[in-house]
Amino acid sequence: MTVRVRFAPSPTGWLHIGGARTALYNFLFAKKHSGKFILRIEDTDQSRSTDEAIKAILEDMRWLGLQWDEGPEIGGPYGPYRQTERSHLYEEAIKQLLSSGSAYYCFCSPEELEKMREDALSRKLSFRYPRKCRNISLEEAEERIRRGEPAAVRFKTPLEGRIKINDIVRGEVEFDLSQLDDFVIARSDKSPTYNLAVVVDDALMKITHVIRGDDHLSNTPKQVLIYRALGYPVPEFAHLSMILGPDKKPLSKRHGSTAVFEFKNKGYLPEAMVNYLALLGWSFDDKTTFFTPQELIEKFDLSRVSANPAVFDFQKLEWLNGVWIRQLDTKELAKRIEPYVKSDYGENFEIDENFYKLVELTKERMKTLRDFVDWTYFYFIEENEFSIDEKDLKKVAASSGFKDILKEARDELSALSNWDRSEIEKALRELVARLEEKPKKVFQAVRVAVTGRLVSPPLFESLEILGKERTLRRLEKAVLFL
RNA sequence: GCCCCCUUCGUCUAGUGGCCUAGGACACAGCCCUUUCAAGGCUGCGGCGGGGAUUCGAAUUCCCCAGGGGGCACCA
Repeated sequence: MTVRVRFAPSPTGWLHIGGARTALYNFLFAKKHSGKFILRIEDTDQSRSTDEAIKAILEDMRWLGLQWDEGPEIGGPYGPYRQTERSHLYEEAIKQLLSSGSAYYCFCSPEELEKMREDALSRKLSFRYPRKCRNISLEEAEERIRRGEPAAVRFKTPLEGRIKINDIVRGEVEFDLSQLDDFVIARSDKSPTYNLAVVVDDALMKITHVIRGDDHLSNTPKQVLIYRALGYPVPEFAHLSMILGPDKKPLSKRHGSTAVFEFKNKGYLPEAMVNYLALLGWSFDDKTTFFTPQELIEKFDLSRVSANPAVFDFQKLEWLNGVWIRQLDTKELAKRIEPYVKSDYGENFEIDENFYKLVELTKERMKTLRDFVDWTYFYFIEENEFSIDEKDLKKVAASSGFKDILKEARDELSALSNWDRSEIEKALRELVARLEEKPKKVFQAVRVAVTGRLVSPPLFESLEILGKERTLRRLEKAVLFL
C-alpha cells in the first residue's frame, strides 16, 4: 500500500505557521515513505474563500519547498482538487447514505433549532438535536420535499456504542456514541457540510493517513461513522497539537508574525523555517537541532511527534536562521540576499566583487537576510546622503583628541599607495602607537566617521571595500564638520 | 454543562521502572577571544503541576484532583 496524505487548507487567508507545520509533517511523512503528498483546497465556504488566497497559499508552500504531487495547477488522477468542483461526488454519497438508511431528511428549521439551543444553554444543559425527524420514512420525506418543504440531511448516529481510534500521536482515544447527535451532513441547499465532504474526498483520493490539527480530533468519530456507512476503509489518523503564543494562547497575529510570507519578507530562509517548524513538536534525538530538508525526510517519524502543544519561540527561530545563514556558502548566500538589497536600493543593483566581500564580512553576524542591508548601510548609501548617527557621534566626540585622531588618520591613510586591508591596518596601528592612544579609541573614532555608526562590520575590511576615495572624503568631512 | 486532548528548566525537548544527584538546545548571566557588533569556547542559572497507590526502586505504571486547550453549528 502506498502512502497517500493530504494537506487541505481552506483559502480564507494566508498560509499560517500552524498550517505550514501541518503541511510540512504531511510532506515529510509522504516523502519518507515514498508516498504522495496531495493538496486539496477546501473552499466550500464560498463567501470566505478567495482565489487570491489560493494563489498565496500555493506560493508560500512552494517557497517552503513543499511541492505537492497532486493538486491545483498540476492535477492528478483523483481530481478535481477543489471542493467546489466536486459537488456531484458529495451528492452521490448523500444519496447513498439516504437510501441505505444511514441518513435521513430533517425538516426542523434552523430557527427552531437555534431557539432550542439557546434555551438549553441558558439552563446550563448540553444541547443535542432531539432526533425529531429520525423516523420519518424516506418515501414520506421525499413526498414532502416534492411539495417544496426545505430539508437538511442528518446522519443516523447509533444510539449507543463506542468508537475507538488509534491515533498515531495520541494513542487510543475512545468516544461514546451516546454523546454524539445526529449531525447534519447536507444543508437544505444540498451543499455538503465539512464532515461529509472530508470523508468523501479523503476516501475517493485514497488517503491512507490523515495528519491534521488537533481541533479535528472530536470530529473524528463522526467521520469514522461516515466511512463505515459508505463502505470505505478508515484511514490512520494523526492529530497534531496546536502552536501557542508566549502567553500559552493559540498563536495569533497579536503575538507577532504568523503568516509565512511575513517571515519571508523579514529575511528568513525557507530551510530555517522548515528546520524550526519540524522541531516544533518533533525531535529526532536528545541533541540534534540542525537538519537539512533531505535529512528531515530521512529522519522524520510521526510516532515521535509530541502530543503537547508547543509555544512558538521567535528567538529560537532567529537563532536557527543565523545558523543556516552561516553555513551557506558565500555565493549562495549572496544570491539569497540580492532581492532584499534590490528592494531597498533599487532594481538595477548588480552582484559584484564588493558585494561578495560584504556578504562574507557580515555573514556571521546576520540573523536574517534583511540584517545585511542594515550592516552595509555605509557602503550602499549615496555619498551625499551619508550621515553619522548623532547619538553614536556624541559618544565618541566627547572624548579628547577626537578631531586630531581623525585628522591624523586621514593623513596616514591618504599616504597609502596600496589600498588593501593589511596596509590599512598597518597604517592605523602605527598611528595608535605614535599617538600613544588605546587602539579602541582610534578605531572607534574612525569607525564612526567612516561607517556612520559605532557598530559596523570589521573596520579594515570595511574601509578597503568602501574604497580610498570615499573613506578619505568621509574623514575629511568629519574633521571639517566638527 | 457534556465529551475529548495536554501537563519535564522561562521556551522547544530527551527520557518507555534502576544508566537521572533528570541530558541537550534557545534565552539569560559571567568569563575567555577581541578595534565595535557578532560568531566561537568555557562556566553558571533553572524543571518532573499536586495528592494518593503499585514496587526493593517511579519523571517513567494506575487512580483522583488542579490547571491549560479543543470540540459540542444547515463554519471549516
